[in-house]
Order: sequence, then C-alpha cells, then structure tokens
Amino acid sequence: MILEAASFDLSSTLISGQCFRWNRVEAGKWRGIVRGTVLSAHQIDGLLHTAFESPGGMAEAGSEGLRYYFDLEQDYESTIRQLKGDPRMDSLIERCGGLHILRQDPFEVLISFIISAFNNILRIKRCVQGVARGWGDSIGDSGSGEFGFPTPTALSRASEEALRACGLGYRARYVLESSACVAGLGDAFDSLVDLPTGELRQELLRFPGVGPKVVECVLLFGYHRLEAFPIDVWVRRAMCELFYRGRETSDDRIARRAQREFGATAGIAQQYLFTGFRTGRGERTHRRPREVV
DNA sequence: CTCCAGGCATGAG
DNA sequence: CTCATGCATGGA
Repeated sequence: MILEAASFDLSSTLISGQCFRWNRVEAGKWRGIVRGTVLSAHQIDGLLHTAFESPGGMAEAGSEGLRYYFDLEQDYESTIRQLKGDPRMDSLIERCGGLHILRQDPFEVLISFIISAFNNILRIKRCVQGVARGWGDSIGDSGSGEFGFPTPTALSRASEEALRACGLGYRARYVLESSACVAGLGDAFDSLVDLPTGELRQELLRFPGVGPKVVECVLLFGYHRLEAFPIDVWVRRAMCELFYRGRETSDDRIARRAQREFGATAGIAQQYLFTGFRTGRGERTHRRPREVV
C-alpha cells in the first residue's frame, strides 16, 4: 500500500524514541509490530510504501488506519511555521522536520514508558520485546517469531521473577501492578480517552511507576495530547542550552517556558529537541548510542 | 574500572 | 512541602 506523505519523514519518526517495536532492516527500510501485526515500511521521497506481513488487526483498517497511525492528517506545517520564528529551532527543524507523533496503543505506551525510567533506549527495546514474547499473542500461523504486545490481563498474570528475567529489574513490580490496575479497570480504562488532558494526567499518575516524566510521555505518545511536554535528561539539556544560556533550571520552569514558547503543540517541539540533541549535538559530551539491531 | 540511560518511590527534615 | 537516596542492568 502506497501513501502520499509529502511532509512526513519515516526514519526520523521511528528513531525518535517514542516507539520501541520498530527496527531498521536495511538503509531506510523498517519493520515494526503495530497493533498485533507485522508492518514493513520504507519511504521514497514523498511516498510511503507499506506492507502488512501478517493478516488481521491493523491490516483490516486499510490505508485509513495507516494514515491514522502515522498521523498524516495532523497539520505539522503550522507548528513548524510557528517554531520558525525562533532561530534556535531552525537547525532542529531542518534535521527533524518530518517527525510525526505516532498514534500508538495507550496500554503499550504506558507499560513501555514505565520500563523507560532510568533506562536507555536499547535496553527498553529489549525489555519490551521480551514482554511481548513472554505474554503477547504470537503473530501469524506459527513460526513468525513475532509477538504482539500483551493485553493488560495477560500481562497481569506474569510473575515478577519472569519479568525480571526480561531485564526489567526493579521496574518489574511497577509493570505488574500497573497491568493489574488496568485489567481491573476494564472498560473504564478505555474511557479515559474521553477525559480532558488535566484529568487524564491525574488519573495516569495514580499508576505505580508513573511519575511526572512518564505521564507526559503517555499523554503525548499514547493519547496524542500534543500539548504534553516530557522532560528527560536530553530535553533538559536542550532547553537549558537554548533558553537559559546553559544554566541549570528546574523542570517546573522549563515546563512553563515550553508552554509559553511552543503552545498547544509543545510535544512536537519536544520531539525535535529530544531527537536533535540525542542523536547529534549530544556527541560533544556523550558518544551517540549505537542504533539497535 | 567508571559513567550513563526518555525517573520513581520512599523517607527525612 | 522539598530534598536526598536507592534502585537493576548493560553498553560505552
């Protein structure tokens, strides 16, 4: 299936640390697990080429489902126009301009970002894959070797020991308890999408392992609340360098500054900051982590 | 060896 | 309320 996606950039989207189940198979070609199916994708100029390697789930949503998942309908251009007034953002826009915020499953995002705490992206991906392999449904007939992300109920039946064996460490307990909470909520969990962002944030903060940083990630990547602004070490560095002359600044101030500078789509700007500094300018102080598998 | 990673929960003051 | 500390794991 071929989609028009002129101002979209597949690779910068998939390496931007918002999803953990996509891997590069060769230059510019990607393979990911999305909503219980295997999806391969590559981009040639403005055309996004996709193919489902398994039936069911997302494959039946057709091109509309894909346009939704890759968020091709959102008007990123207007956000970029707004940011371009600020010379500090120009080089970032040039590098990350086609980066979109994917429409991912809220429960998968919740668990993935609980795992992300005090962790690095390479290990997060391994952990999430282990969780899928252990408690998710096998995709396809038998031997595809790929697994969808588990349901809340399935994951809540894991043992803490088995989760630790996936490399989760002390986060195993949080994953287990949060899964049980979601499973216990049942349909009420699905109804959370109807809440305004402030109330949704309060609800999500009740889950074990979810604090001020993780909750913003879940809002942004799981519920597509584009005003959410996760502040991690990279975004903190970026904001301090660009807006505070390199001086250390509290997350509280940074958050308010971000809302003032970037407004209702601060989360998009945040991804530019994160990706730009993590995969480029951070090399001054850190070697760039080798991209996975 | 040390330092770091998309932080959080907990306890002390 | 704010602040300090422990926490599992593996790559660089």
